[in-house]
Amino acid sequence: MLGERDRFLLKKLVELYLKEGKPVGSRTLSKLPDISVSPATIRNVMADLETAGLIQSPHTSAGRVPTSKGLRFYVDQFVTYQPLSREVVMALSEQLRQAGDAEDAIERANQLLSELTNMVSVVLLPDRSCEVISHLALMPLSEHKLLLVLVFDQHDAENRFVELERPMAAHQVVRLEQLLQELLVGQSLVSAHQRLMSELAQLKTQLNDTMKQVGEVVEHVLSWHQDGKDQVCIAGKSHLIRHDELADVQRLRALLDTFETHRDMLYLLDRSLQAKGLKVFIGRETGIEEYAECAVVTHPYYLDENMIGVLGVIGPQRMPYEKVIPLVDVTAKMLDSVLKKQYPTPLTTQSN
Amino acid sequence: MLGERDRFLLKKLVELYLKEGKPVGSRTLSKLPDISVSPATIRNVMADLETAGLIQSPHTSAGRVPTSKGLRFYVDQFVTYQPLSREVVMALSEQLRQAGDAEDAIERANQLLSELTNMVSVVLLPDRSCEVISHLALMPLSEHKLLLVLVFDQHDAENRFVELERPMAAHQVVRLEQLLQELLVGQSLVSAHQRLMSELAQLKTQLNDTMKQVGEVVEHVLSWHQDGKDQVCIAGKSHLIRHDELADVQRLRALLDTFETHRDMLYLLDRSLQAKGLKVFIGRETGIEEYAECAVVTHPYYLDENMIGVLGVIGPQRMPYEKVIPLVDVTAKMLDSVLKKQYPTPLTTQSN
DNA sequence: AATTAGCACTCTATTTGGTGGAGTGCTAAT
DNA sequence: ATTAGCACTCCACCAAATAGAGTGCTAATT
Repeated sequence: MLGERDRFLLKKLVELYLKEGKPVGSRTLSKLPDISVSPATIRNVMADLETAGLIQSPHTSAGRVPTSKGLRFYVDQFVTYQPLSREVVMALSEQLRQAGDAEDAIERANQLLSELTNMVSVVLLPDRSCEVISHLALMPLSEHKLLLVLVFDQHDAENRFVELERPMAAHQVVRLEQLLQELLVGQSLVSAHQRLMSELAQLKTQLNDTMKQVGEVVEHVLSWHQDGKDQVCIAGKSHLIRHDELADVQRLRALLDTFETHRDMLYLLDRSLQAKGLKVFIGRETGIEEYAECAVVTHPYYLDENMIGVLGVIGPQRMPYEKVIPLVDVTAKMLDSVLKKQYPTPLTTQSN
Repeated sequence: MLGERDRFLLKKLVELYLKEGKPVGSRTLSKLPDISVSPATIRNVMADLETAGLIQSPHTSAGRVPTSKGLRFYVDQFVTYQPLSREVVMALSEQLRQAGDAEDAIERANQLLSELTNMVSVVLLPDRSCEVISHLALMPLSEHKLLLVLVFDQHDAENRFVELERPMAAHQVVRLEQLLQELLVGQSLVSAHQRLMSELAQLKTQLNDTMKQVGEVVEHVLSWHQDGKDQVCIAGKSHLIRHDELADVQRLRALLDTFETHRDMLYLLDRSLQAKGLKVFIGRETGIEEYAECAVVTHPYYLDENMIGVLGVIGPQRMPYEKVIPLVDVTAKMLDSVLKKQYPTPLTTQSN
């Protein structure tokens, strides 16, 4: 097992490596103010740490660099959750509070996180297709144009313009709105779509005139739903350039390409969704070959005790964990509170 | 003046340079299939082109590279607008047509342009604060929560949730909606804000009860308006990594930093707004020091004959102009047509 | 028994010097 | 006016040499 001193030296080595990005030698380490053993002793310890698989040297006469396993050890044992500076917290809170709706808040959190960490930030958006339509409105804009407003779970609203081939009178619009409200409110987007399809077939005989119009509306709602597929949102990709450890253009491209498909990212975020709190994936722990040189820090976020998504950052394995981990943690929790604060009256309260 | 042959050789030289990215020598040029003069002759011509400032050699024994001036000459005189492949046009059209509203369409165009050109794409969004509110609705979601829907010029709709401290009865909501409609419809966002402020002061005495609620609504509309500041939208930043000519990390960072502030970009896009059609800025023509190694291709876009914004791409000076120029051109024009098609009934038609 | 100084050794990063090739400008021949 | 020929320049590339950082091992020290 590792003695107290070994652990301490590992900690110092990792800290220095995270700061400087270069292999750390025994001499360099021995010169640190709070280390009072000789380089030779450190070398002995280092040899032990190396056989334990926690550090390794790139080549014979370089210093040591922590392995993924070493970083894991460091993160698990030594990272202290330093409180963030007041300014950062204030800025975060202010920015998030200005969000228009839930989705906006989540995207802002994503953007902010990427800026604060100088890394790529990513969010898994809540699955809109399962959210329930709580309100619906149909506004006539002109004779040939309507605006369909859908509100989901009272958190998010979306608009969809509806172009009409034939003009539609005001009373028809009102009737259509009522019909849609009856059919769709309380349904999820998926079931609403199905419901509308089947109902339309039945009603076909009745409303011959406006029917074609309804058909168009359906088509819009439908095509819209397909949009919702894209559940992953990535911000700050250009930050990657700044990291020297990813200087290899080949790898960098491969990394960027995985961002395009979203598949790998989804896989990873789904796994973080299992964990209840903050989670750190280092190197191959991500399970994605292209992320072998990277680390990912994630935290789920909640709405009224329901876990609805995940947010996190991805960067090089050599990232300032002491800063990133609290930032992800705080951002996720602040997002929770904003989502809750913005919508203090869930649907159930309405029936009081 | 430049003779016919000189011009032809310049054209060939630029084409080769754009393709290969390396200095072009007289021997290489002489071997091209449609060139039948000797290297020596070409050298003489090159000497002339060099004194004319159109080309230059990085050092004594390298080939020649076009200067910004040379590229300008090339773009002005030789770039032929090759029609785009049918697939590209179809893909563009389809993607744009799926847009939900005008802003969505513009952002899609931006995204598409960056993907098609493999460069950074940028749009100047229409100034929302000058657009006129054409419709307004206030939907009650629960006792404590309303949804304010604003429609601008029939092109764009935005939602804003309004939290209420005290519950509000349905009839009050209806009354408030009418009041807001009377006050705000037909106003721009800026004037609407002012109007509301002054009117509220006058009405203060009357509606004591709901007044506080109205105050909150105002606050929301106001804070929203501040959001609209961000008129520039940049896509595809990560494409920059792929260009070898911008390999210098220092410069690349400087470039990325200018994207953050938006100031320089705004200046440039404002200038393109002056020009009626497609515009190419090469190197220092941009007027921005950080863009000295870059070129920018822009085209304004229109809505019903009104120029409302600009879109364009920015990349290294050595970019495939024959592809990029048509792409920017077509994207801008297709955006025009989509914006027009989506909203075929301008406000004036309504009064018929 | 643990720690440390000393030393031979290894490997890398950097410098230096040399060589081949690509390209040029000039001059003289066509 | 064009072209062949030639001397010249400069860079890209390679090899050898060098300095330095760091190691592991052994023997001395505490």
